[in-house]
Amino acid sequence: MYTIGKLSKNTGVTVRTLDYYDEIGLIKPSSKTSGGHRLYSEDDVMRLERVLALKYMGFSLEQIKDILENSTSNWLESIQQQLELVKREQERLKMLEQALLGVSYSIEFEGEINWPIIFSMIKLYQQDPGDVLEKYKEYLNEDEMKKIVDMSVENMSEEDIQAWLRVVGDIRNNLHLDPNSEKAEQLVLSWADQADKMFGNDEELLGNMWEALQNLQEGIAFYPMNKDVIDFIKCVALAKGGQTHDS
Amino acid sequence: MYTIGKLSKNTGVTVRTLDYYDEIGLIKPSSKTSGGHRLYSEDDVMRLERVLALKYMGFSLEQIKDILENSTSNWLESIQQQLELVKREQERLKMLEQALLGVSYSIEFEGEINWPIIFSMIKLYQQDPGDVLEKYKEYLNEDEMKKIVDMSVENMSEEDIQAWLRVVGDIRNNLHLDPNSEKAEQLVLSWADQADKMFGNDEELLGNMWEALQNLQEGIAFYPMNKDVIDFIKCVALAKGGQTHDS
DNA sequence: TATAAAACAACACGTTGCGTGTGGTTCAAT
DNA sequence: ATTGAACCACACGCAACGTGTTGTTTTATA
Repeated sequence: MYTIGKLSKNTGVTVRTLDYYDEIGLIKPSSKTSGGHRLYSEDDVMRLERVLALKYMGFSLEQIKDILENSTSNWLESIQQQLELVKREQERLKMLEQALLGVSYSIEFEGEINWPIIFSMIKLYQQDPGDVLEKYKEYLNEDEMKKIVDMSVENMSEEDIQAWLRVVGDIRNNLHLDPNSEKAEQLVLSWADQADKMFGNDEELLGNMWEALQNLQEGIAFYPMNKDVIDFIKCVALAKGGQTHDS
Repeated sequence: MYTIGKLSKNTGVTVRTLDYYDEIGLIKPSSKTSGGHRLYSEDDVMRLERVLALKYMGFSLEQIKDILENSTSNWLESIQQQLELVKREQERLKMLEQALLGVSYSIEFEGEINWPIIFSMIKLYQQDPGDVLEKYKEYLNEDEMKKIVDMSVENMSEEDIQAWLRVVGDIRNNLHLDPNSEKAEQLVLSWADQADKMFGNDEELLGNMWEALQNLQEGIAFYPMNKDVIDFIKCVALAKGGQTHDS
């Protein structure tokens, strides 16, 4: 027989919690002293342990009461419902993590809060990515849209993301460079390399994407490229001679 | 200028929620009619959108108020704290999923609730797995313990889990068979194959594990093997002749 | 055995982010 | 001018306790 304090110490559950479980009829002490102090038996301890196990599994106290009371209740079903719930929650968190990562990248790059980009990020991972890429429909066909969606942060390797952020970031930090300079050319070449690597040899896609970027100049696809970067790349390409291999 | 109802319809946020946001000073309408009806400006709508974005990212309304009010607040830090939080929560859910899976398997196999097994499952994924395998310390050395922990459900392939559950389950469902029968021998052979596959060719580990199982007869490691299964395997092995290749 | 200290019971209020009313007021359309 | 819809303000409720407060019982010490 344990007093509520001893039980609390043994199980790590606070007295208030045991108080509450008594109050809602989840764990009622099987006896009391003449003075009214609660005494918990070994059976009560067992019940508490079961309650804690079920709580860990994510059931509500109401559900736990139901499960422990109704021996007719279908355990397997309850567990598997929880499993489904946990899986869905994991999916949600994965999306959330990607969105947060995206926002984090965006803040690092912009140096300030770019709300439209943040909204796009969230939408992108929240529901229909097609919605976010709406604006590109004019320039890209179905297949190309799909390809880009599949290629979004979600499915790119961490290295590719880093590399892409780096090459674009390098350009953004050096927009003041003379388009004729050696350095500028090198930056653009690095960028072209990475673009090639990521978009493969699909010249048509690259072309359409380039056109879309030139006209829309900002957006979630190909983030963090923006108008300035595009203009810079164009300038450098032009400076290098009429023959541009980018557009 | 939107009335609260229009704003609600446009954004999908309930009137009560906007009510609440007004109440806690998160989004105060920038003007009111002479009669006291709230009127929301475009700026208010923008603020609402930001609030929703931050809410999606998992911040509390209190934090959101802070973030939006104090432009001095460190965005990057906030976001990355959230990221950490989300990652930790994902870890927790992974563990929880494994525990639930384990419990699910256990119910399917026992046909009833085996609380000790459930407790073991939870402990196994909750903290120190060494604790759960305490009893085996007598029979297995450090390296072997580590090997088994690494091999627990968490890191086994889904196929191996299924196969293991199947071969052991097959035996549990056929404990009534004559140990001399063809079927019995086949069952035990299948079991031995899978055991070999999973524990490699580490004969010593297999031997010690077998000894531990014989003496402890129940537990979380090698679940769902139990006393009955072990006895059956021993019987069949003996029936086949003095030469057992299992022990 | 008397008394002080510790533990306990019972009650109440606070927390988060709203849902769900209720009664009275204001707006928009007829 | 009237009526129905929209609106405001207020209040209670939820889950699972945390954090007191006051008064009683138990336990330890003198």
